[in-house]
Amino acid sequence: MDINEASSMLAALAQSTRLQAFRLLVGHEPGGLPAGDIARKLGIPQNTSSTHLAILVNAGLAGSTRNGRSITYRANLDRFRELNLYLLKDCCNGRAEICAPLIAALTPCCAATPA
Amino acid sequence: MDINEASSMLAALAQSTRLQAFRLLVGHEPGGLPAGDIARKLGIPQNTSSTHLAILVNAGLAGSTRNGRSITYRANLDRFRELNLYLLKDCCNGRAEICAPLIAALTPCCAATPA
DNA sequence: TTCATATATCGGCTATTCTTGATACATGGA
DNA sequence: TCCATGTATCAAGAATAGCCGATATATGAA
Repeated sequence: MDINEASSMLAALAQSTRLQAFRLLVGHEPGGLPAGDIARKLGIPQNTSSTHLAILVNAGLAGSTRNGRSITYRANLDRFRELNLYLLKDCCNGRAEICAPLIAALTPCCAATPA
Repeated sequence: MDINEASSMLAALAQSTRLQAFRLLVGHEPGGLPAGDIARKLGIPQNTSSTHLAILVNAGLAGSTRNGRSITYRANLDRFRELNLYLLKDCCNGRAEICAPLIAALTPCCAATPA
């Protein structure tokens, strides 16, 4: 993950319709959603939705597989996690006091396996 | 933090020069950096840098205080943490298995106070 | 093959963003 | 007050992004 990949992913998410689309996909993991359903749920024209989805895919934030006539989109959570790590790595390097509160805020809802 | 604030923050970071500037600021917490130093370190004209910094400030990702003739910029880490929480909240809601690996990857470098 | 359905791509338009030279504003020193 | 320094704003051109009607492509059914 270099700065250009990160920029591309951030740009893909830096548009409210696409961010909504991504959140929608995350919420439908691991099953995914057909392109048509996404456009309908977002209330936007089919081709606009298709363009946005292509941008998410191009940034590596989503993937698609054909299912008969429809094409199912899924969020790429690993890639999303990499982006978050990239963003957070900076403040962690030698300055744990900065990121610790984030982990603290995240832990209750994620409840990683208790030691 | 609503979707429009998040979009604005993501858009602010979705440009490699600004992302570099923000990383630079994060790396100089808590002291901050004068505007001139930022432009020099990034190797860009002073006015370009000023515009980018204004965008970071407008998105809430940075703040500035005057120090004599120069103006010192600082990263707003609380705000940055809120953005990350917003992005990660979705995958945590009822699906800890998605975010747990992120916490696991983050913990070693952040080393929150051990229980 | 023909038709219907699901999605992608094209074309052109508008709006926004990025960049930078020129210039204005603010501060400190003499 | 006058000048030097540090930073912000203006203006304008180039590039990019977003939108959507029209159309193309791909699949499945008859």
